Amino acid sequence: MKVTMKDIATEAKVSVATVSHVINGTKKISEEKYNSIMQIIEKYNYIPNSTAKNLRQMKTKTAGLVVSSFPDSFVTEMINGVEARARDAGYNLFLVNTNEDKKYEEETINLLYSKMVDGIILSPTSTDIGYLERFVHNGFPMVLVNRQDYNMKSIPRVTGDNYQTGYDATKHLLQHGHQKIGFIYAVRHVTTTDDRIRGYKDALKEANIPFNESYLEAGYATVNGGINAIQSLIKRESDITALFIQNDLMTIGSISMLRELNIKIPEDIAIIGFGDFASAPIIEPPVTNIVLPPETIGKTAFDVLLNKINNPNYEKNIELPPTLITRKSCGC
Amino acid sequence: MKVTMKDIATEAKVSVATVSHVINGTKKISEEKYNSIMQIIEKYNYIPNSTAKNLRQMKTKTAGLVVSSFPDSFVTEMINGVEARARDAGYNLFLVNTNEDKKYEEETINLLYSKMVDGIILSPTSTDIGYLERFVHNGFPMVLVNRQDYNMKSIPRVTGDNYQTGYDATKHLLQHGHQKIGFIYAVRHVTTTDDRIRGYKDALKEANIPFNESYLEAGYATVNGGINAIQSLIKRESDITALFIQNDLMTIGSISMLRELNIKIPEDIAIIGFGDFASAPIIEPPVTNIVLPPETIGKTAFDVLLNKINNPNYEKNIELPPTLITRKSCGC
DNA sequence: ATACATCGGTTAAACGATTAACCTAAAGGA
DNA sequence: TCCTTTAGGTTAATCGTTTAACCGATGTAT
Repeated sequence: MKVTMKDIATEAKVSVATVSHVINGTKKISEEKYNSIMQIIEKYNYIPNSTAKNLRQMKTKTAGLVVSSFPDSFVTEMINGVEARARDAGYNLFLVNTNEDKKYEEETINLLYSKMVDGIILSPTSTDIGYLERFVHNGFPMVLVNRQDYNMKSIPRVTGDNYQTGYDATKHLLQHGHQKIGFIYAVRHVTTTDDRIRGYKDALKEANIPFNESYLEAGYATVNGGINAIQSLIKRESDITALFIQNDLMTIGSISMLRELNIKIPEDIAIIGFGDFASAPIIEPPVTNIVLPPETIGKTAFDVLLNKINNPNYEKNIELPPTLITRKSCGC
Repeated sequence: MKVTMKDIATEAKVSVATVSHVINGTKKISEEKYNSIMQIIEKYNYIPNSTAKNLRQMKTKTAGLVVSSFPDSFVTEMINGVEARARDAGYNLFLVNTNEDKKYEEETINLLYSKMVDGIILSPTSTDIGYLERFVHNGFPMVLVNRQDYNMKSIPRVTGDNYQTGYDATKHLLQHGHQKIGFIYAVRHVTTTDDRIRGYKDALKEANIPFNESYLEAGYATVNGGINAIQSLIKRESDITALFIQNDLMTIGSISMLRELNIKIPEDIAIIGFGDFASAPIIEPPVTNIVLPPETIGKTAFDVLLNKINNPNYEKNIELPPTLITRKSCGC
């Protein structure tokens, strides 16, 4: 049914080796045979089977991108960055969303490995990724993106500087007189959150303000997650005067709930969100965000992976600095 | 270096066939050998090479998802839907963004085909996809998603009802007295746009209002694209009283530009956008959108593909109806 | 005249699994 | 006792390529 190289060879009355050489330009072939083979290839629309090629050559020009959540705009743009670079490099990308499911993440890595991807870019679900050790040990190219794990020093990482992100946002609010600053996040025990919390704490400490665990609030990374987080946080800590929210959808949900509660932004509560989502400038009030460059992170991650693939000894960690985009919602 | 089935077999003093049977449960193996083999597998963290398996079995449990643009929220959610179903079915997904590049689209299809994906979900860049004929002819499972091509009857499609979308949105504006309705879109000659324009035209005709080509405006599917579109449209047709905008980012850009021009929404210009993006309810005024369900479209597309993979004769086209989510921006 | 490249191919062994067909020994049935 | 199953494995072909090694003929330098 499906036409193979052998079919082409038979019809052209040459060996499959010759056909292969014609296709790959690996050996000089007489013009006569070259033309005849090419013509037959055209005639049948023959497309070589890469799986066979990959098996033989032990590489696939394929990479895996494993993210832990999805319709968050930061992750989307990051994916876009990885995809863009992959395309330029002639790589195909397996995209998998683990949905913060650690077990599924491990299965996925195994599966992608078994599919012989040349490497994997992973945004891990937890900091408990010791299971990657054996892949590292095998020389399997991986890079951590966005999130990382401080124990796995052996895997290159490309992230934003989340500590600085937490520090800068908090400092900015402190400078404008806020002392009771709520912190709304989606997932704990990932470095994106934990590092920002460290930055938050250090900024507080510098200002001699005691850290209050009760000002932290968790929620799902969705609009409703933001709504619920506000409800429970405000009920518990009604004297909060500022919020630092770690995700665009939660920020949107929070704003909507604050309005419903008749709490004015920024007069009653100032807000700093995370990530420069498209609608931020046109929301009333326009939303101040601290941002890390997701597309650059994605692109860089792929570049690093490519380097790691081509040179197993490549070692480089990249941490990109945050930028504060000041608008009205933080009251300055 | 890398441990293969042969290594396991050698160490267990059995044939590779036995190891394979143990792994796949394809034959009864004595408990003694079973345990010994399993133990060796564990010891070496042996992961079977799927590429070899795929080659032998001529299937990969892998599908391609080829979209034409990206950080648009509609596409993102659609991808999410496909990904979710793929995961449930134990499939991996190649994600490729063609960036509206038709030639690259064709190359991509070829490449994915050569990588032996079991099928492809495609959101084509144009309606000129005759090149797919040979794949169809080969019995290669494909489904068109979101966009389609009326000439390729042989490929199942899962889309929104874009004609109805254009019709309903226009009708709604007409019913509220608007006669000069601008139409901002990103790409022409794709059915999403063309069908909506047909619906727009038909609604106008029904109301005995002549169609004015000059009310249509193209732009890039970005915030800036929306900004530019408004500038050029308003300069050209200053008497427009309503807008129907085909994309979330362009809607956001448009709103921002209209504000800058001091044009009030909805008093001076009413707006209906497309797609229920997260921030729509909290923008001032909250944005009325006509929506098609992107995640459902994505999920359904994968379901159809799976059916097509398992039964080559499967034929089904699915068209999902739009819903109008009325908020303040259209003035009702 | 001798040795040596070069040209244009071919042969056959990989790559790492799966799986139909075969084999042997022991058990079961009549 | 003899024939047939069955249980538990093995052999070897196969999937569709790539590629090192080989080969014969022709040209070229010494």
